Amino acid sequence: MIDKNSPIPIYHQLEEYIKAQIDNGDLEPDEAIPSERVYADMFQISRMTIRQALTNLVNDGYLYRQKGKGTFVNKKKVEQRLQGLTSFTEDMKERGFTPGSRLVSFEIIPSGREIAERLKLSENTPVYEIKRVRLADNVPMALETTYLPANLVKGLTEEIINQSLYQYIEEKLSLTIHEATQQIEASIAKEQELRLLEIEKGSPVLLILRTSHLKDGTPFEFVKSAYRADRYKFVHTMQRG
Amino acid sequence: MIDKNSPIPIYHQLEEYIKAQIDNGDLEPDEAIPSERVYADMFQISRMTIRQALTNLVNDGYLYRQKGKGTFVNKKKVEQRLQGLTSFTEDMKERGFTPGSRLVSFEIIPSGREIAERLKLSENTPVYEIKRVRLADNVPMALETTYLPANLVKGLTEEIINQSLYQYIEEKLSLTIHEATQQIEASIAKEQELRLLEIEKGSPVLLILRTSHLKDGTPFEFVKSAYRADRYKFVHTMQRG
DNA sequence: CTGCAGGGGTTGTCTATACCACAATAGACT
DNA sequence: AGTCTATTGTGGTATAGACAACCCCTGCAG
Repeated sequence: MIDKNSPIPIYHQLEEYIKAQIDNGDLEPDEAIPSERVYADMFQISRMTIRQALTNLVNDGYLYRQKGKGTFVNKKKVEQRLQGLTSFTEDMKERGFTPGSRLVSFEIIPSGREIAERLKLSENTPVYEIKRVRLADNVPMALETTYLPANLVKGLTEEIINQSLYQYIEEKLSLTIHEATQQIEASIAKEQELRLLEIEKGSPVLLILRTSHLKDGTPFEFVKSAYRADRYKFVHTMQRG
Repeated sequence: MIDKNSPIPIYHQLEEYIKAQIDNGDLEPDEAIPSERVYADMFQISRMTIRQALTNLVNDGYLYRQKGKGTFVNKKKVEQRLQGLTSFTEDMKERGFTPGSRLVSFEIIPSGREIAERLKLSENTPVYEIKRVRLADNVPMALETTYLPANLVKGLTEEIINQSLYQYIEEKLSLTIHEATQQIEASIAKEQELRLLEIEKGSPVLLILRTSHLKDGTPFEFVKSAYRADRYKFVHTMQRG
């Protein structure tokens, strides 16, 4: 387990050992790991060396300490990673749901005032409008409407949408999202949302309006989503420095 | 310079000392700082203690090490504000409103299950509960409830709250927010919210639950805010890679 | 002149120990 | 039943010393 004669530092071996235990479930989130003195006894290693390993794991977010109580396993990094620039599909997978999708409408329309403004186009420029009901474990989760400038995203078909729109955009068109601005608001579900999300009149929805930009600042996507408030919470982590 | 009898840990004193030297230009980027043994001699402190201070500064990005050569000052890290993580007061000023506040209640209560979990405390640990109606141009904008561990944030008074809670926390207690997790959901206003926010029954509210952490990961603040959906939208920008 | 061995300086790893501050518990005392 | 106290266990801070790995420069040998 721990090889004192290895050229690999002991503290590093211990880190890998503990990380492996976390990954394969021997240690579960919020479970206390053995105390520093126990580890020291167990492997016949100085406590300071144990602390060096644990301190690194704490800094990496795998563990957290509580004075007088012990050292505990943190939630998986995926769960606490900042989230927002992912697609609905990725988002749902991370939350443990099986994502699904039902196409409501797909057409090219002239951009109205709001869409033109969001995508920095002149009015009446052709844009794709893709309206989909997003499912999680086959239950409606959100009504999502995507707007894409037709001159930027060419040759879109229903097949592509049903497969992976993002994959098409990133791989085939080699457009990469660099930055996105989101606006989040609370509202009461409108008539169409009530019907498609299968919720009752007066139910609250979480509206997320996202504008995605390329590296040069060009907006290339505007997405308007109405999430069922009873099933969806937006989670976000921010850091300073 | 370094006070061995101070209750403040020596390594922390040394961190502050070095940070100050970097900030005021006594130490310049890519300049080597004194070696660990020199510091140890200079302050009559064990080398391991010096290392603890330097390791923290390396993790924080102030310094970098090169084996066999020395420890060097890093380039200034851009002081960037937490996006979407400003205080209500700053937020409202940016939006062009005059912020205000009305204290609803202020007491020390034993932490319930949810609060204990959010602040990683054991249940029934004393916490401050501060409930305020937040005003923008003298109109209710949000009902905000703040929970702070009483053992961490000591000596809180109504005066402090009415002036600047954050200033008190950052300057007087020298606690700095390093990271925060927000959870955003939509809901229908509850009875108390209806009354205090002066909105009608069935009105939607945007709930923002924020947990703020110190650099070591200790949660030190949990804030539950209910914003009037007709007046407030949460805006946020994200970047990739 | 070039090349290489060595010495002295630096960070990296590790030990063994000590005491402190905090948390939880068990037990004795109201 | 409630309350205080002592004990035990935990992580937090700090010490003094040792050797390893690495970098750089200097002086010596070729």
